[in-house]
Amino acid sequence: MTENAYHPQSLEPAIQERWERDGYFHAPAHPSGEKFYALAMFPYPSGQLHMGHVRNYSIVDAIARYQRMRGKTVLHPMGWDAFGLPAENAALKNGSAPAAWTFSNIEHMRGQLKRLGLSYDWEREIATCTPDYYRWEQWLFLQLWEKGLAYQKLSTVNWDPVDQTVLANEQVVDGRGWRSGALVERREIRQWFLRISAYADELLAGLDTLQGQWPDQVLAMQRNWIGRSEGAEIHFPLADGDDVIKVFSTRPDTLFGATYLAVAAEHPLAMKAAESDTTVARFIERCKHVAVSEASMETQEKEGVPLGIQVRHPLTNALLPVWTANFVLMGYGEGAVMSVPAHDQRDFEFAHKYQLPIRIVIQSAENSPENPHELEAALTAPGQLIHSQSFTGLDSQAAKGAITEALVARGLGQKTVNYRLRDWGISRQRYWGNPIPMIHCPHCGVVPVPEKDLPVELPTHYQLHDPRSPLLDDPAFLQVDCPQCGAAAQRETDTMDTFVESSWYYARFACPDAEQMLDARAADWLPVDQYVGGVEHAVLHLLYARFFNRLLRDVGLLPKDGAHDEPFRRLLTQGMVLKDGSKMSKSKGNTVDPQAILDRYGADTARLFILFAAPPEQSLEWSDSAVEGAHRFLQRIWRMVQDYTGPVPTLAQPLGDAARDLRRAIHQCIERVTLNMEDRQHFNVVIAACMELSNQLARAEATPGSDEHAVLGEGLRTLLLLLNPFAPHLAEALWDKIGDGVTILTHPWPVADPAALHSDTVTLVIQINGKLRERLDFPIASQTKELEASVLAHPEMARHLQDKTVRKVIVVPGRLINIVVS
RNA sequence: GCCCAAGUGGCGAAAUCGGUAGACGCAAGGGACUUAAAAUCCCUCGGGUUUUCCCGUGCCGGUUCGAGUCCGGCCUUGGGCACCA
Repeated sequence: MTENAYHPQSLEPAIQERWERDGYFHAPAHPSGEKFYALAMFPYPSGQLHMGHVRNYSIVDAIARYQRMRGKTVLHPMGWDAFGLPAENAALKNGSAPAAWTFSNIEHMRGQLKRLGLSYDWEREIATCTPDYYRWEQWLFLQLWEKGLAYQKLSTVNWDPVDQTVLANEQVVDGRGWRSGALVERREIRQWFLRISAYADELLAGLDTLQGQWPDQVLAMQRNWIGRSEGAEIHFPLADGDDVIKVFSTRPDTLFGATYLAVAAEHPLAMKAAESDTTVARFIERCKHVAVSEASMETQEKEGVPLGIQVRHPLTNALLPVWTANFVLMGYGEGAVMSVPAHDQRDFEFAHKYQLPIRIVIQSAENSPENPHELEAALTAPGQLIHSQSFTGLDSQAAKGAITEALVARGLGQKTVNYRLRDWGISRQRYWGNPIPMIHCPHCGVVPVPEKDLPVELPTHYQLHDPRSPLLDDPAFLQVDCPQCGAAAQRETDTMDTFVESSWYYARFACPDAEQMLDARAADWLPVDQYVGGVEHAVLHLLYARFFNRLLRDVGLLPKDGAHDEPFRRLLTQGMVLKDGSKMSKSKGNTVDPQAILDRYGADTARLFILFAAPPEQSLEWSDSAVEGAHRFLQRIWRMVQDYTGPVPTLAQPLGDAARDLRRAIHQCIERVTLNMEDRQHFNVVIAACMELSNQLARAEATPGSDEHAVLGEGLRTLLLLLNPFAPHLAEALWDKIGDGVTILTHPWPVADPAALHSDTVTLVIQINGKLRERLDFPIASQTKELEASVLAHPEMARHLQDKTVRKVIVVPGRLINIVVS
């Protein structure tokens, strides 16, 4: 073993020490020149880094380091999504306090991240479970309460009757509590909600501005989740009394085909009917029961019972019966639908089952039976209206507008838009989370904690014995004087969903020490230029963060200039890390511990492999031998640079042929790498191009003093610059030897020299009828006509062309010539 | 059922606009060096033929001088949503 062999285990910590000492990764308070904010979705401090983390952070670090070399002022922070259930579970399992457990995990994982050599500005580190962070979230909650964007309503939870606690969905296993094994009950309790629905339209429209910057898949998922549908609200007056039943329909053109109404089991009219009708009461009871087991929901048969009441059709005044049915959702629209069996498949099936009338009112080209008994399925296509009074003859599109207008004229309806998106329930009946800053007073009702009393600190001294929140039993936390009347009152004990913390942390990173939620630094650094994380957050986290960014704007913390509406300009969703074809997980026992890879090969090998094995958005198959391959490549680079003797010479002009070809390869590599760093971010191709170049450099006949030796020097330096984002420790150590004395971290990214790319000749592929036959060289400046003539006259072509008639010659400049013969 | 991706060697994958299919790497086989091994270096590596062609990018058609790439129709896999009126 020679003293200058490649030893990442000692080399990497030494380089990391240098980076830390020189403070290269500290971002200034305000960016100077062009800024670039690179961010990975921050981790939950579970205790150990896994390969998914390594992949995520290697991608972002490569981008951050690349952007620094492009001369940008880079912000690249890291923090901890530190509230949440696992800390409570761990506390119950081994008696640790959630806070202590969390902070010790953070300690360990921070060490692992540092060992990976990720270029974070550690001075901006945030842990969301510290009062310095969550107090601002409480502050924002008070602003939202003022604006009516935070409110309380009844909502269903899973209740464990043995442990006397609310369970999260993932704590319910086969309908039973995960710990007690007791059958879970559903309970309605008052919970806190944020009115994200008020931003539905804006969140939907904002997606258009992200087109091309976010994966189409994520945009599509968010669009579906918001689920906007246009239609009409239609009022059906009750036959007895003054009341109306409101329904929502996307097909007001089929209004004359409505033959009955159906309301949800929880609908007030159904509840009222149940008081005097035992059949209805029993049906409602059964609906509640079935809803408990979610599996049966999917296969559930469509069922219903008549309520014994009638409504009048808003345009014909015909009497229609009202049913309650198990497929009508109380939470969507008005909890009631008009049923048009002829033109809606679900209504069709229901009408058949209960012998309800079917009226055909739309005729379409493909299918136009006039007799309802001929129908085998609902006619859902748009078409021309029939049997629809004065609207007969209109097409569906026109009829939607005309019928809606007629309803408006009678005061029995209006054009309206409905969303699938529901308001965000943020209440958690858990201990380890951010306390909701509200007080319940027996006289004043719900009263906000005064701003001066923030933060409501979460006590951290409890020893947990069962899953019940200790806040419920702690008078020191619970008892408080009402801020309004001074009477004895109680604190809210619900804490916030941890998605709330992750909805604004990216903004806090810009000003982690601000004495308000955000200060002017946030506007300077936002939006995040490149965000990277798992596709599992495609909807919830990414939608909530988009919502919160607009809330921050609307309480005046971010500019209303249009440029700060969206939090994340560009999004990359990285694929999973697989082993033996399935996701790495402890339960499957197929995990690879990043620590073991670091110990054995070092951070550069781990990072290089994980970026080389697949494009970042695709899933990645772990391969021990491919890791070896990545390590071999780094060793080869190490040796090539060590073997490069003498100072790097300057290039002689003009160069010999071999040196010129080598230099062209170097600059073609720069072009190819740069393109992939910017546009497609296919780092696997970038690394492949570097490997290709290293192979070419290794083959060079470079005796010291020759042209090629000088070009080899240029090639090796270029290679180190191109590899720096992926193997930064090795690149820096070797740069010490053959670089220019200035740190490689901020060295300008190489630019391809047009003179080096130039060639006097071009090799064209010659095809006959589209099939490859020859490769021939031609002068670079040849005109199409000249090329055509010289290829047909070329001696190599004679045997391909004999006994053939040339019909056509296609010349694609710089690429190929296709000779069409017969 | 609806929406969105993706199907290329033994394996991971390349191939900006329609223009040389399989770059780069892994595995495998052969060779050099070595007492030997490791390491390193060189050669081969889609299939069929054996000296020049034929076939080949999930399947069937189409457009084109030319299709992995575009169009139509299927099949398979993965992901999302799912009684949304």
